[in-house]
Amino acid sequence: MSASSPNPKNTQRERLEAREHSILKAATEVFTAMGVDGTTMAEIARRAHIAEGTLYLYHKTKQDLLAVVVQNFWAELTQGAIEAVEVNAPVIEQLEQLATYHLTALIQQFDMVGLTYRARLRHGEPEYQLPKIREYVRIFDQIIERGIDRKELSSELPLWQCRDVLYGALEHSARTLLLREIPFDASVVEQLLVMFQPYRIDHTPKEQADPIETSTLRRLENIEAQLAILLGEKGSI
Amino acid sequence: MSASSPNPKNTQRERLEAREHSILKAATEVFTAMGVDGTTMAEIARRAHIAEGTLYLYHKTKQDLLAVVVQNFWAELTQGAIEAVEVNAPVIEQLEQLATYHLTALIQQFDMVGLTYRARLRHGEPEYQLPKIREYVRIFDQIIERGIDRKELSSELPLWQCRDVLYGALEHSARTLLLREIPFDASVVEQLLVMFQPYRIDHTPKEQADPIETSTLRRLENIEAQLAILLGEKGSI
DNA sequence: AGCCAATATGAGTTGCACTCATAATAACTG
DNA sequence: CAGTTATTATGAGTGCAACTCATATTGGCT
Repeated sequence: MSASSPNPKNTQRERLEAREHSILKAATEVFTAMGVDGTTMAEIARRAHIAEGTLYLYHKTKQDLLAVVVQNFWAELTQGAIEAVEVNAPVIEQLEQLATYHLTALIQQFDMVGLTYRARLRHGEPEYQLPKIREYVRIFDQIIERGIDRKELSSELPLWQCRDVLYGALEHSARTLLLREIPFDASVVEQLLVMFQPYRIDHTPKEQADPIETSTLRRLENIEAQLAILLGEKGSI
Repeated sequence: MSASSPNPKNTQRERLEAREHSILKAATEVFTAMGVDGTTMAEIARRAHIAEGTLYLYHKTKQDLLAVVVQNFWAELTQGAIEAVEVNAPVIEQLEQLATYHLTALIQQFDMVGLTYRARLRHGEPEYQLPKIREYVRIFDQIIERGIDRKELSSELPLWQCRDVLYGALEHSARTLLLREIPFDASVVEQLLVMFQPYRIDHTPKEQADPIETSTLRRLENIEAQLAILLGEKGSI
């Protein structure tokens, strides 16, 4: 319990955390740059300035290390998404904000999508759900819940289907945009928001109805007025 | 050029093709059962009843063999999709048939999705497009083209965006359905078809319009007719 | 200072993709 | 059919990379 710690990395605790952090940083760099198969534990150790054996004190296997890297990515994404969404805006705008944020993040760090697929593979189970991804997806779910609470969305909205459509579509779109070297395309998000249209509940008083109907009504009113005049004349006879 | 070939596997050509086929079969089995990392070339060779070295006469690397397995899968899927789509049906129905076929196929052989992601990784390029997948996706494109030609779909339809939404959504949906052990869910396809609604061009003569507007119009026409008569009377005066 | 527990190390082990010298087989020729 | 060449098959051998472990080092405590 020595109160003196003039320089950082002094206590054991701090040193361990610094090491853990530098390992994570090194691993993230090498995995994203070289891909899973192109990455060697030796290279990660070298970049983290530790011996190869030490790496295994922090992470049992290469798979585990990859999983930590990927989970860390999604945790950071969750942070960013929380900041990107204005909880007081209309839910449709919140969805737009989330989708836009997600798409730009994927485009900027698309390597992570591939790494995520690799991290999901666990020897036994065919598909392992990463907890940090579940947390990330909860942001979407919460927006929808909020929308239903606020009566901005119908409670009929099929939650998990919309989730799959949104995230599936954005992932594929990000791949396409990268392939075509397009930095961003807002129309992708727009297109997706149409999906929620059937479940929107409109609260704004019907200012403008269908223009055809409007003109029809006007016609009707004109005629009624003329008719009233005629009838008045006629009636006076 | 000996015309006698009483039993199969007689000529060199036939023997090579049989070997190629048994390798592909063995590789597909092992890759899907054990995953890419769980698969050894030795095991594939054993199952194909050949020596390990022989395998390398047919496929340069494990990666290459994986790519062949995956491409073969998508080629078979293309065949199935062509059969599943009735080219004379309305395009919306064709889209439904294709989406349904795709979803069921993915659910039944979801391992192939993972293998496909692995097969796409080429040492240099971050994303390598598998030709057989492009061919498969062309079926979708052709349906849309047909729809535009037949004036059943608007030419405004953003082709690649709809493609990404459809395939991205179906892939994620398949994963979810498998995870929840649901064998199939038609509402997923239904939900997706809504996306095409804005681009549909309706050719059926407007049998029933909005009931309110219909009655309004009828009322209007009656009144106009009566008014014309009245005005005619008036004009005659 | 001196002891103990926690942490670090890198040479060594193991497993697997891939190679290569050699063998077997098929095809062709007279 | 024998002889010769070209094609295809083989499995022991090589190299690389994940992972282990006996030993060394360090930091905390009295």
